Amino acid sequence: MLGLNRYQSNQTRFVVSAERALLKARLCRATELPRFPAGTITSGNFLPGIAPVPAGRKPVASVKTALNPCEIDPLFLFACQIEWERREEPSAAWELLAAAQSPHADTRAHARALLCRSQRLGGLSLGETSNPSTRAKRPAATEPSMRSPYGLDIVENCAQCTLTRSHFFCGLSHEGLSALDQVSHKSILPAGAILFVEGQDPRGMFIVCSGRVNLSTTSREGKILILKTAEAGEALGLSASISGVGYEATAETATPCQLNFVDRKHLVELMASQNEVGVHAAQSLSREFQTAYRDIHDLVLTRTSAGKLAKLLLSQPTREENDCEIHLSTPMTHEEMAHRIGASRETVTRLLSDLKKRQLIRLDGPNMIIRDRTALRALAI
Amino acid sequence: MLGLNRYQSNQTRFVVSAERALLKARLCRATELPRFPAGTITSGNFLPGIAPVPAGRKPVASVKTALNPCEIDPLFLFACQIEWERREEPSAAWELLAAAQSPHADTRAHARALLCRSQRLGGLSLGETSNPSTRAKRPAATEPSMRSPYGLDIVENCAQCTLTRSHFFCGLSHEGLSALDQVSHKSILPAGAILFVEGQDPRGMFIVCSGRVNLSTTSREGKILILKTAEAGEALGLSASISGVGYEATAETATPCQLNFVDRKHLVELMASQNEVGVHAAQSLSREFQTAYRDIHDLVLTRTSAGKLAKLLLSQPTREENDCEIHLSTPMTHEEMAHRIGASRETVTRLLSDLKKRQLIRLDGPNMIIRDRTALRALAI
DNA sequence: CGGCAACTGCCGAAAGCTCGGCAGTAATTG
DNA sequence: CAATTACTGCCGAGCTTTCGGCAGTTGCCG
Repeated sequence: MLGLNRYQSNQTRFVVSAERALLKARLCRATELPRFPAGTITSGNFLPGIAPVPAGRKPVASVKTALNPCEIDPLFLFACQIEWERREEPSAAWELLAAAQSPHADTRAHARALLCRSQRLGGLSLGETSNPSTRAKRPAATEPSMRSPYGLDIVENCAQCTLTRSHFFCGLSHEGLSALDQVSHKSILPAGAILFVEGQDPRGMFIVCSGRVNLSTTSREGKILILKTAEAGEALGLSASISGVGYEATAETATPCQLNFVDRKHLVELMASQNEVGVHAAQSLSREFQTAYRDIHDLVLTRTSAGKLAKLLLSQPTREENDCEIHLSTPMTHEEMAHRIGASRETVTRLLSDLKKRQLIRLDGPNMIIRDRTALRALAI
Repeated sequence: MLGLNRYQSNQTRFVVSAERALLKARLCRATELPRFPAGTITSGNFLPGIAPVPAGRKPVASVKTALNPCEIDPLFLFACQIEWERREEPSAAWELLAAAQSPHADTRAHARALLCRSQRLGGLSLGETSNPSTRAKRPAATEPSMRSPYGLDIVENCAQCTLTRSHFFCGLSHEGLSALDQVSHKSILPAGAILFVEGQDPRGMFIVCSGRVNLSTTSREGKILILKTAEAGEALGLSASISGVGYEATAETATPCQLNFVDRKHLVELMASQNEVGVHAAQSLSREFQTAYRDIHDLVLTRTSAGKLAKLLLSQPTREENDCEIHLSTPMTHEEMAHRIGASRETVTRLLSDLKKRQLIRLDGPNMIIRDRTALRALAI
């Protein structure tokens, strides 16, 4: 954590050091990076060369293990961004993208912060890069049913999809579904794939057919805030695709996911031709908007982090309830919780141990169990 | 500030005291409150009995000046809410609504917090209550042109409206405009009118034709956060009207405003029949959604309040720029700034005096002038 | 089975913010 | 002109959170 987290207003110093770092990095990187054509579009299959890795495994030889096991010098990343901005050097951008999925938290954060600031991301497609993320190491990151590539039921035709409910974005009539089917591309992605990055020019929207996708945003200092976790039936990047002003957040799959990609152009046409698509888009956006406002309310107006943490725990999906105890279905690390409530890991750890001491929660291995829901709710003010 | 701000989990104590407070309040209130029929709909004219007061004046004899000049016992308000919840006593609700516009900050905050928690607000219409708010005292709270009731150009027909731009919600085709015109009600409101309260069942949406409307939300402790200021052409309560789950914020006019009310039922019909209405609604929602996400980003991820304040100052509408100095067009009190960035007035005061000391800003009477924009931007990280 | 990486738990120091109050000032009102 | 009301400025105490680091534990992988 040397630098980049602390610079206030003297960026000039950094540009100079960045050139040095770039030189250094070029020297120590013997292998040439593989280059990918910019502008490829997400579809079902993956790029050759980077095979999708099942969740829970590490790739045998990742691109960047040639350098260091995990951490990447933030100066090098900064240099990459400059290189990319100035000379449109694709390898620099790919370096950033790879670092954005690094297992090392600081490296990930720095890379994402730099990516957000980058203006040139328009044509790059990010869907296929597939390093397993940190979360993939957790055992519970797979979906219950286990049949096809990642244990997902494959849906080939929206019109025969059994996953839709009426409140889904794709809860359309039969004609609407077949029209949607014609312009959409299904794809299955492993956990840890980045669908789009904050600030990137919108290419289109994704409908989550199954799995979970985290939406996050990053400050320039590298602090991450996980805004929400999209579940099946939700539309990702819908607002950006409609308004066309850059994705509002970074989307990364948290589990293996089946997604349905709709190009922006086709979405606009669809909305113009099929009336119900526009209505459904407005309804989806309304719901997202309301949850966003509730999030603002909770995140900003709750005075202490204890309240935010209690709110987070109470809003978490629960699995079963026997004898008044509530089991949370998805275990989170302390760091992830911290990212969700906008606090530091330290604070979360302390608060959780405090809660444990006060018998409000209990740990059963990696799973958390709420013992006293009312007390927790009282804490959440 | 006795109680209600401090209670953690022992609400029972409060219910008891509230009964006492209610009794006390009933005794000291000699006059009977005027009763209004529930369910009246906002339109151009005001209710008889409560004449709209021009901005900058105080009403001669307000309803609650019989009690105290400004502050109302929070216990009394709490009792009012209970009364309203349990017995649907309309006077109790009106008491809360009046207190929500009280000049006293704590009283206002408490009343609004209670209103948010109230479940029964479905049928009440709030548009016509018209105490001048705190802000109305400021001299600059009027719009430039000065012709009709509050110096606003009156628009009688949407189809001939000269205010629309293409990116407005009402930037529709001629047919769309005339369809909109048939189902909408124009109204002119003074500054300080409450259009709707957070959590209230949505009655419909408002289109801002001219003027400015503040959207705010309140925590249970009474802390206020001003989420945004809607300008001409924006739609208020659109998402709530579409999804039907309760207004996401409280809307209060900051200046005299001309508004266009569209009932929820009509809005839904309009969206179903006129394709472009759905598209425009989706576009409006997209924009609002994006700004909401940017707000989350700024409010949560900016580490210090200084950064948030700098961001706020930079995002403020500016009036003129001569010799590198930027004049802010609308003066804000420190408290209002604090409400916008989710901090306390104390912090804002200290930060502003610090900025003044460092020559980044300058005060010219009530107006603020930015002297060093780049330094401010550096501060905003 | 050993190594490694990630996660958890903890500590002191320091920063930043809020609380509560008080006084001065400007503007409006009667 | 006097009173009132809101706004501003300031102080110290106290609380919460973060920073930076270190050690122990767990689980995965070679």
